Amino acid sequence: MSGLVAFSRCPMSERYNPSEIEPKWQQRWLADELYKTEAADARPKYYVLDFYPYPSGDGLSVGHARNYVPTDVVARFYRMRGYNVMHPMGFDAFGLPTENAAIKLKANPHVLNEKYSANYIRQFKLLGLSYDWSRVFNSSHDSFYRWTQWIFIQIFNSWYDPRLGQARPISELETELAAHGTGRILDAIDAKPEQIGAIARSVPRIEADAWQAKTPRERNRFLMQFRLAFRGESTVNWDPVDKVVVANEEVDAQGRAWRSGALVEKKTLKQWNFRITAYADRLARDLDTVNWPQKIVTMQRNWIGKSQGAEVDFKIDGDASEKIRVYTTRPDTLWGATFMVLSPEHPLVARITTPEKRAEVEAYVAHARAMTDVDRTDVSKAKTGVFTGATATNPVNGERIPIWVADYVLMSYGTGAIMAVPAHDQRDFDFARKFGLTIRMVIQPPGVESTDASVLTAAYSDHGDGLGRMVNSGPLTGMDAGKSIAAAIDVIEEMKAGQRRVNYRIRDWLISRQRYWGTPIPIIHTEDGEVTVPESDLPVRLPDVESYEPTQTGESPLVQVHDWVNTPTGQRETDTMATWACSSWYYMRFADAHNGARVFDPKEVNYWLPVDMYVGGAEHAVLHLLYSRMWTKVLYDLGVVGFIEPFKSLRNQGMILAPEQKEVDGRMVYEKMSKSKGNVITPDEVVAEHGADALRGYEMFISDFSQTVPWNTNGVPGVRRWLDRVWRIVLSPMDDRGGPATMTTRELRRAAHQAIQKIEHDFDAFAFNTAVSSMMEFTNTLFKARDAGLTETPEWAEAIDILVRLLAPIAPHLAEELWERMGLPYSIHKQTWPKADAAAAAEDSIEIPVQVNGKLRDRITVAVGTDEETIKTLAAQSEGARRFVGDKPIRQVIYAKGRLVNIVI
RNA sequence: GCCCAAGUGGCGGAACUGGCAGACGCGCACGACUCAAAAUCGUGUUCCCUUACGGGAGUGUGGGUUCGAUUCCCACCUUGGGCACCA
Repeated sequence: MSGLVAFSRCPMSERYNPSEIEPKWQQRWLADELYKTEAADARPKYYVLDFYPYPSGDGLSVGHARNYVPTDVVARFYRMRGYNVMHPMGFDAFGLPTENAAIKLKANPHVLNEKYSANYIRQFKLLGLSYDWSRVFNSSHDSFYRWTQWIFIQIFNSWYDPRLGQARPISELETELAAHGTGRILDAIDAKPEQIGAIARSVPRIEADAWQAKTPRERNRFLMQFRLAFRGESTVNWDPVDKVVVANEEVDAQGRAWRSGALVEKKTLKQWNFRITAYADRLARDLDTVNWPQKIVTMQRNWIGKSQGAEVDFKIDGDASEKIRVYTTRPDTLWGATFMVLSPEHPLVARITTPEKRAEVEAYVAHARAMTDVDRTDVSKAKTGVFTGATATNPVNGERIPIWVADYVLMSYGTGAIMAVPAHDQRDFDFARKFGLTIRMVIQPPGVESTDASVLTAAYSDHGDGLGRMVNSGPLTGMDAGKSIAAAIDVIEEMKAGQRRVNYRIRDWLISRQRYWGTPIPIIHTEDGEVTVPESDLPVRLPDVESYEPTQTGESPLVQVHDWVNTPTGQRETDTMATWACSSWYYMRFADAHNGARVFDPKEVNYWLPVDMYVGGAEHAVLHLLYSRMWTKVLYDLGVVGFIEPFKSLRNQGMILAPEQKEVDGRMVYEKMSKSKGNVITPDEVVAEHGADALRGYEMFISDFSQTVPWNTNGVPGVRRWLDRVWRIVLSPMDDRGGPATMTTRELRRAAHQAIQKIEHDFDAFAFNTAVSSMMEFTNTLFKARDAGLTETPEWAEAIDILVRLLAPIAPHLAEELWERMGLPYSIHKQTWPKADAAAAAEDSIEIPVQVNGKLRDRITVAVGTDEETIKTLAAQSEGARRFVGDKPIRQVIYAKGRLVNIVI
């Protein structure tokens, strides 16, 4: 009975119930196509994109939402600010995770993929994400991959002209070869050494008649050395767990494969590659034009690894027909080269080794071959090597120097041979010490009197800072080390002993995979060699197969589908493309997602691209993000697109770890969320309990966007409480009154307009956590304003209007519901962002801390615009200051404008 | 080994360009409401001394520059990431 009395006396307002309002609005938005991208108009465009996910059977965790919620907030924020926004989503559906799941579950990957991506879409909708679903696609559907194949064909039919520094149709190369042979192209590379990767290094100098004499098969083979997509034999990384080759970019420093974690093995196989080395220079250079995290830019620069130096030829004593060519970044130290080292794989090793050394050298080479790459390149291991018995002549001083073989020289970098300068290279120094070889100083370090290498306890390298003076170096002697490199190249070129060269660490990008679940490579092996499938026959569809298991021979399961493999003109290529191919252009397809007649309408792609804001994990630093840049540049060169970089701005979100610490190797650590560890928190469970808006709010509030952070299960309820307060202060401000408070309408208005300024600034800076906290502060201010009795004022109405608009990007469902209940027309998400009134936001008075000798002793409040002298006087008179100054003389009074006063005694 | 980032209360974190350290939230404590609980509202919450007023210390460690340092400089420690015989 008492309960009844209480009820009638104090009617409860309807409570905030996200599970009721969220599905309601989600359905309405979807039915109205509220977030459908509009056609180009007078507004500026904004393309905000997430790294498109591969749909896994585990679905999304709250960690994944860390990516998708902020981009959604940005998309909504830009819409309200009057931009024409494209915010799409699709699926990177091909690839090993789905295929491995299919093998394990004995299911069809097509079926799994549809099921998994449907679940992702359900979860995305659950989070209230404002994707334009009319543009969704799946990279494993032939409506998409036929265009991946089309681009492959364009790249296959292109070569890189070092004279223009860009890709051209291969037909134009054929014309040139018929008229001039390879001479002009090779000359161009000599003249522009940074173009070293434009064509294969194996291309010989041939005349036009030699080209004309070639059979079609020979010509095709020859052209493979130029094509930007080419099949070639090379040493590749074989992943024994996934039974597939992987790209260099997919192997970490420990030699482990990116996905499976298996130690890769080296195999020499014929594989499909993209000639990304042709673009090395542009890929490095154009990094200056993007707004990306410095870390990612640095990683790409390091991966490309451009270095400048010279190639120098050394004559082999007693063998006039062969020379050893070395690459060095320090040609100025050539006078200090006291021996040479060949890589064990170097083709000249067998030829130059003297009979008495043959057995020893062969044993060493065999031993080196047997070692794993990881063991071989272990920097902590002592240097090993053997003398070949042969000597070479140092071209600049005519000295005879011994030629050694050692595994610290890699065949895969430079020329596979080095001139060893032990005095100025630590590796050579270690080697010379161990084997008693001559060490000669050619750079005299600053502060060292002697010019004899016996004073050196380690190699001296000036690291390009130019400290030191050249000694024992013929014409270079006496020169500053800083100027010596260019001078040395001049000397070497004049002597015709070598020339300026550029080298890159990056290697060609291996794209073929011996797997079923990928885009078929549109190539047929004919009598005349590899030819592309005619564009009119695209797509080359993936046939159905009985078994998805990789074969024991390391071939794709597709080899067993004879009907598919055999065509009237030849056999189909059975390798498929790695998913990097799909992701290298998907962001362009969104501009014209369902075009069946062409890859996309250039008008659409050039309007929407480049992506204005691209958000995803940092683990793709040199994978997807490098590959995409290359494809963009190829398509630019071929006139397909009109931009040179695909992603204007890039941001990496931090990871979310499991909430509970676990003991691992004796330490307490937060682990990654993973199904196998059983510590995954799903958005589904959080939304069911607290609603999507609270989850979204917490995803933003949890930490700085880029920081890795453990999930806190108390975090979402905290945000939920805030949303509850918003609900009550907007709809029933007179409930739950607090204590008495004072606030003027001017102060309320100031708080509202300061909130606009702050939140706008924070969104632009990706500082979502402080944006949320500013909204919480503004909400707290409204409660205080309510207690001060301002709810009937126009300023109150304005403040509430501003609050709901500010809230719309973060809590779209709650904002929509409040907007409707306020009697305003649908939809809040079609409203404009509130405009801050600078005058309203301005402070009337400021509080200035007063320090004595740097310690806070008091505060004074002065009107804005009070002059410096008055402030200093007021500060000196303040009670706190007087207590500490006493009658001691004031030495100095410092006033930092509007900041603080410091009295020094 | 080299390069980069970070280190702030019990916890996540905030602090524009060298100027009030700890915003906001969580947690905790106390109080109001209630028969009671939940919810809500209010107050407090870096540590130490003090009933209080107030004072002292304090942003990984040690030093430096400065009237003033979480912020700049030097050395070191720890954690995370990247690279690793690239000639």
